[in-house]
Amino acid sequence: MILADNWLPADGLTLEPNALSAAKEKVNCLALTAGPGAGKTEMLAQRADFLLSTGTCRYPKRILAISFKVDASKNLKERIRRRCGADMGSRFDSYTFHAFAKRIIDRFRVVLTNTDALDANYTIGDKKVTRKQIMFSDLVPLAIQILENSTVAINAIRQTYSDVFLDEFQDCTNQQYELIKVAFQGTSIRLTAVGDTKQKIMGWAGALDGIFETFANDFSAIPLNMYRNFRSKPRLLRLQNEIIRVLDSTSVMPEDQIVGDEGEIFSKQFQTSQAEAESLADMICNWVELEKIPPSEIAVLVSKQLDLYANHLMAALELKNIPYRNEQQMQDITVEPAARLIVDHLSCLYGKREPKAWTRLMNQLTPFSDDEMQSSDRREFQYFFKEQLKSVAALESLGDPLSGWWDLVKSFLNRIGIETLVALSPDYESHTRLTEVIRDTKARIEELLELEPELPKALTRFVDDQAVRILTIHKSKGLEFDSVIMMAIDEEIFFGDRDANRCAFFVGVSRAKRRLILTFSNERERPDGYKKRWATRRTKQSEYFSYIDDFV
DNA sequence: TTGATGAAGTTTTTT
DNA sequence: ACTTCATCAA
Repeated sequence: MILADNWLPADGLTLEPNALSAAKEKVNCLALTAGPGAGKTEMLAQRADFLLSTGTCRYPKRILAISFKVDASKNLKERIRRRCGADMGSRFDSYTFHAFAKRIIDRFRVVLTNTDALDANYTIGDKKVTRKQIMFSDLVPLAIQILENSTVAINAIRQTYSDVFLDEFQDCTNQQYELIKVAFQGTSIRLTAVGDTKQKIMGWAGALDGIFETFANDFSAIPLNMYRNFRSKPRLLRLQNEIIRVLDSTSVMPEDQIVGDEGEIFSKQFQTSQAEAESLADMICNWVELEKIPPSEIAVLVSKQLDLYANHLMAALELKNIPYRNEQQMQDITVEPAARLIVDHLSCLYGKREPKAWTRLMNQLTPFSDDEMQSSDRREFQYFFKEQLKSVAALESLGDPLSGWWDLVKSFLNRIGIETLVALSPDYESHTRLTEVIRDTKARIEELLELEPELPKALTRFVDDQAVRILTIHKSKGLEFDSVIMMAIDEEIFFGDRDANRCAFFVGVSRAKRRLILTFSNERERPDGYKKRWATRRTKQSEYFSYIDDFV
């Protein structure tokens, strides 16, 4: 146990003054705003270390962290394990809003009565079925209802936690804030809310306006701001500062801390969207081949309707054989364990030598190889697999090696059995999810075979992360890249609320660590399949270009 | 069937 | 801003 006064940031890190005082706050709630790249996750990790190692969060009390995305929630948990160690880190719970609500529902389900009553084996789906099924949107309201009606439930929550962390708080919706208030308002539990109002781009989806001020009032929280940005090169920081001046003049970064001239910013204007696409593909090709930038460090950001705006670019990249990933249509099938299993199986069948895939496959199917039963299982599976190899060879001799690949997968899945598959992930307990993943995996491999007729190469693409990212600005939130291209910066695509759009533009700009490119085209031809197909004149978004003029 | 008119969607996460 | 879809009148 360390005395609070003697505590120093873990792993020898230094924090800026406001981050340090936030990390060491012992009594009050905190409303901590911080720009992009300020180290919000790090600050929370250090605060967790302070609370746990000084006993400010007194054993056996725990810390609860609530995020929006599963990824963010996992990252936070992982960072805290790194800073606090596995032992103290075990007193840190990290959930998404939905996961947190579902835990409350699962534990205190009996509190729900009448039309809201639920069976123990309820599911979450896309329509409400009395007692059997609820929808995602029901999770938070039902959790609120439980906490409002059951002193047992609310006391259980309040007695478990001494501290609550709220990440990306600028995106908090009415319902989510209601849950926080019902659970923690008027108690001595310390809440630490972290976020950036300049990056509030979910307003149209219900994120509350002025949530930091509301929170500061409701919870008597101390408002603090972190000013530094450790992500971007100085040139990019100065550009960000120009936009921050308009968005929120109180959180402009101190100029004297921005030293040097590193970083690269420029804009390009084109007559047609085709010319824009070809020029960008050339540029990306140079970055990858001459500058040796990893493709995954390059991102192309589009405000919205990515398939319409980036279709020429994707075709141009295709032509140059530059791997890219359209993050809009990838439902993250690549990280599904069942998909991985199928890909490993096919790699072993059709690949030349795939020792890694084989090892993964065997470990998934028979994790304990020294066990006698298991090793006989393994031999039986090897015999089965050899038979499959023979059928591949037979089809090959007929000159049609690929014809039966999905049949082989099906018989493989039947061989290993439904129980093995369900054990891969808790998601698969509902078999509908499992069949969905299997169906999507088949569809994705077929899609890749269109681009790359050789199956082993198509499979490499399936798992390959070495691809240029093409995504909407909204999807890019929280990510960072060496080089960022923001294309189609025109009035027409940034319709609607001016302030919200400026925030979106800021989010895009602040994803870049070293290099930022803006493009605009006078004409934009719509892709095939649209009824009206004449070229459309576009209007330059002059405000956004004006920010970068000084830096080109 | 065609044209006129108006509404709605576009940007998203979640077990 | 621009497209698509639904609805109604001709």
